[in-house]
Amino acid sequence: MPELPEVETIRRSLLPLVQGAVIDQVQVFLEKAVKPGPAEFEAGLAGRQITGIQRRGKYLLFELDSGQRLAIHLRMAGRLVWQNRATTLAKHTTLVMDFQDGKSLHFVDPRKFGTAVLFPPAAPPAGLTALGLEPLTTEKEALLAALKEAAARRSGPVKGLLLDQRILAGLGNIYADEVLFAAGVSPLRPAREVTAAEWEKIYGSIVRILNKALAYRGTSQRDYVDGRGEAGEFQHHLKVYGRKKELCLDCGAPLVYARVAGRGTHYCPTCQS
DNA sequence: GTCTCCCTGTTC
DNA sequence: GAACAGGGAGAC
Repeated sequence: MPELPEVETIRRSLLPLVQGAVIDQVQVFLEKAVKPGPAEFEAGLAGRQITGIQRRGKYLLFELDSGQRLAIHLRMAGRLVWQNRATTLAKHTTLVMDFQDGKSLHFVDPRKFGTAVLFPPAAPPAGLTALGLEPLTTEKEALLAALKEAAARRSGPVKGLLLDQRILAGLGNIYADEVLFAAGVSPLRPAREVTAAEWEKIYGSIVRILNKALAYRGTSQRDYVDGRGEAGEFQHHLKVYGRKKELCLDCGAPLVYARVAGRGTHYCPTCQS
């Protein structure tokens, strides 16, 4: 599941490959994955040069010389595969961009949840404009203030707040669990009951864990690989996520697995309160 | 603000 | 052969 560290690693790996490349032709194999419709989508990309790639939350933003942008969201299982132009397609290929230099970028997405939206600068898609703050580039005080303000008007568990992209952009299920463990805060705790001192710890854990995950080039728990097909290594450093039925690495107590904020959630009932 | 659903490969 | 995995759009 690509979250901020994975999407950023993909961005960094793809940027030197696609920057300056000119799109020759585009083929859409899953209509619902693209906006606008396939004809307009293909026409808007053909002949265009990719001038850069930005990231916002879990979105990759490909910048085109036409001024338009292509927002790609990989959702759970989407992969972007850079390869030589091919006549045969991998199973579940939803979109292919062929470049003039004989290379191709394939969007392979078994769950078919991923999306690619071509849009003019003046009309970004709703999901993008609604995004909250970037955890790694927002000043500490501004980020803490946004978290506390959101918490004050939320009755649900703190985990739900950390997953809410409208407040903080980029955390998903893996890193929300890891952050809360590192901060010693239970995912079940009502957001509005989290203390100022705990928000400090949560903030510190967000920054530290995301930076560490970036250094290890993401978590390859299931499908994730970067734009070159290389796996990350942060899965070896997870303390609670995916460790259902195992023991806490800090205190030895059995970890708990429960459904919180609609997501499978791992935590230590002893270390987190 | 919270719940449901979209999907299919993997796990139980 | 059923349950599970989950980000975000849309429904309540």
